[in-house]
Amino acid sequence: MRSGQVVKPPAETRTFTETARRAQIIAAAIDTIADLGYPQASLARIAERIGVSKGVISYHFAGKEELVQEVIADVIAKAVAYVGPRMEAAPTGRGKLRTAIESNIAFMGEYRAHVIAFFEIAVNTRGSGGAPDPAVARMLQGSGASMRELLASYQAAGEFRADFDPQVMAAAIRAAIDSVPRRMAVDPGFDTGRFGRELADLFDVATRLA
Amino acid sequence: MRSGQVVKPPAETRTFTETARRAQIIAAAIDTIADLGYPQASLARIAERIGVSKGVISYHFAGKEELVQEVIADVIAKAVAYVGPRMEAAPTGRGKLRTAIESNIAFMGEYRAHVIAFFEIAVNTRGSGGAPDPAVARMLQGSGASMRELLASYQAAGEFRADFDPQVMAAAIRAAIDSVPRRMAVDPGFDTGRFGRELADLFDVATRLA
Amino acid sequence: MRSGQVVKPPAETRTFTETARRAQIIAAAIDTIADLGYPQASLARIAERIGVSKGVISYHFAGKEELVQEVIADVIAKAVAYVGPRMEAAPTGRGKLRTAIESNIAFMGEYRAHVIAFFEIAVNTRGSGGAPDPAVARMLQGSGASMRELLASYQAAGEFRADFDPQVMAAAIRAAIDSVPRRMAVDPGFDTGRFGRELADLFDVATRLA
Amino acid sequence: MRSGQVVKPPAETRTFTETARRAQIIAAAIDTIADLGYPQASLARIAERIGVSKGVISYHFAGKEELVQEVIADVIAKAVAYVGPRMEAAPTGRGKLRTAIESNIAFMGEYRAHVIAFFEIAVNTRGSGGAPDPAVARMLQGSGASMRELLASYQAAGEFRADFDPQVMAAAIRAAIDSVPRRMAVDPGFDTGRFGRELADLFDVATRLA
DNA sequence: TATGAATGAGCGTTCATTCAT
DNA sequence: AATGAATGAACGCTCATTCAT
Repeated sequence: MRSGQVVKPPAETRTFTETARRAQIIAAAIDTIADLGYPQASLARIAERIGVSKGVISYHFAGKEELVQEVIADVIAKAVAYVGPRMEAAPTGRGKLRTAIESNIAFMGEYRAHVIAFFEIAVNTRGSGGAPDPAVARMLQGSGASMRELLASYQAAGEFRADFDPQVMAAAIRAAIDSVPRRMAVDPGFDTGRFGRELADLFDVATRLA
Repeated sequence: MRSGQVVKPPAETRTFTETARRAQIIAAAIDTIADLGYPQASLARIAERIGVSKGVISYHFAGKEELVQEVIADVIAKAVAYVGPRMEAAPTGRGKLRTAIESNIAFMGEYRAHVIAFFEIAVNTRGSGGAPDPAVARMLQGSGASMRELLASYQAAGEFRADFDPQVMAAAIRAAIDSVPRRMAVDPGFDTGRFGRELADLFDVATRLA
Repeated sequence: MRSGQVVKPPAETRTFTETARRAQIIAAAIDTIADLGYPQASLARIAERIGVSKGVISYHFAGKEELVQEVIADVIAKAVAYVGPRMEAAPTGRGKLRTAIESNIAFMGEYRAHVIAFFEIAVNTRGSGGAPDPAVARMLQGSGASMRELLASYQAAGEFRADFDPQVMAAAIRAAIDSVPRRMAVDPGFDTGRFGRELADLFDVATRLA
Repeated sequence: MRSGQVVKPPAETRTFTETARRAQIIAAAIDTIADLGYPQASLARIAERIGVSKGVISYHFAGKEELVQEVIADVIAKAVAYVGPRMEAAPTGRGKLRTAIESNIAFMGEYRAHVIAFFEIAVNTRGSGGAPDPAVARMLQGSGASMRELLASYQAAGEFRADFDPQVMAAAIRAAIDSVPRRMAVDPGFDTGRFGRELADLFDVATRLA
């Protein structure tokens, strides 16, 4: 039914059942990728986890690529829903920076599988020529950019010391945050709460006025 | 000639031609992995880059795994040769920290393909949910550990401020350094020299005495 | 569907189509092995005989090994179904010996390809210098042992002459029987019926009381 | 030098060195086939056993097939040299039969590797269409035929009982003899001397006058 | 004479995809 | 809406063979 269609069907036309199946498949994909790594996460393996035939996935998604896109979108949506309100609730620049670091890392601790899957995808999917997946790239660049803007605006407002490059500081902060999934994977006892607080302390020192 | 042999032949027995071919294949593997990503870097693709049949690789290497090991060894050897002397030349703790950051990043700028390939391998060769390739893991843990020791020893000596956790600080520094390959891949105009200096400044501020 | 599964699916869950395909593939494997010999019987060649892609075999069987096991099981099942009732119907020791020889050889004449394939597998699937495939070994040892027991028990009962070694006699009988497939392969006009009767006569003379 | 030649060089043109090398390679092929089985006996593995490159084999033999032919010829020559004189020394028909059985089996015990290799080849090499190797076939048929002639002629002379079919009796005897290599392979402690005597006894009973 | 080097075909296997039912 | 079936390309690997040196 789906096959032969050039444009993908608008989301509005989806039945309730279809929506539920898609969500179930996306969840299974996340768990499978997180558990086995992207290269081992074949459609057969994902379907097996739900207990359906792998044709089901082909029926609901145009291809593996669309499924992966939906996984990315799902993880991003959950991250935004988690981090967004916390950021808005923080009043000051220092508070926002601490919140950004701690809530990002807390999210990673709570959504282990989602985050590991996201980075697995980030690292394993390249378009032809080596560029990373566009949605992943947008997300990574976006979170880098908003961190830089946060730093720059409160630096301009005099809440942070003036003599650091917001771009580089943002890069360092994001890199530290994004190293967490790997640490979690390597060390099962990794304490995200403590690491988040220590990291927030560290960058508080690095950015605050003398 | 290589096939069927259980123990790998001592390097001394290698012909001039063989040594050259092995080096050429290793170089081609590095470029292919860096360009297309590890999963797309099949033996066929690597051989194609040199313009030989894929049997040539099987002839000179026991298997894909041996080739990848040689790639890792090559990158590590070049990194040690580059960073080692610079580290030894730095006198003080602050100097060593700055040197570590700047020389690591400078190396990455000069050996783009090597470093991208290394991280591609690091990220793609691992058992289910587990640690990466042993050689890679040793390298990553080693560089993390030596950074921590550098920080801890000069902190104990009173050159750095006492109130940061060397473990977390080391993690942040390594994460910032290790984010460089990805940045280079995304942004062809990325300025490693400037980024290295800025990063060194940043962590100098974060670690120096008040 | 089969791939990735650790345990093999219970036979009850098989579709009609799947059962038919499996049987067809097993039959094609038997014919291919009998015609070309085990080493030349690649999955591609077997698939070609049915006119399907070799992926079909991988779809229905976990691997070449499972297919070969099924071939062995099929041949053994057919042999047991053929020989078993005939043996039970024979009343005396002499009758049983004659029946064993003649029915085994008659089976070989009727199931030429099956038997040739079985011996091809027997001879080709074995570790270095060692025993063949376990299922094959069990079958061969089993038929040797039951022949020896037949001889020994009726020898003890006084139906056979006392002064032969049942072990060696059994070996000679089995060797004579098992030489039939090769003779059939070499000589298309080989008369199994006549050979069976003559052989039964021969060993009747060799075992009967003076 | 050899390449490009259509006809194989006459044996007379061979230098001493070449003859020695050929013999060495043939011996290595025999040992390798006997140890690992025919399918695992690649040219690389055979060459490795002597410690030369596999090109050497290609230089001295037109191809794997010629090497295998020479192996067959070597085994047959040794068998003839071993069995022939013993046969001639036996005076009577009964004596010749016993000698044929015992000397064949004794040969198998003394030339284990040669004989195992021979049967490995016999069983694994089929020309296109499934017929066995011609040289092997000739040998097997030849030994069967001479056994039949032995039986027939002394049967005609009244030394053996008249009422057995020499063809079938010969087949049974040869089958029993030819089962020895497999027994040796399976059972390292197999006693060829005893088996040969028992078998000779058995067929003495089966053939002698009442 | 012998070697090291390279080729190309074939192997069993995995997998995303297609499609009739 | 879902399934079972099948395909075809790609993978890493083995091997007999060829050939310049």
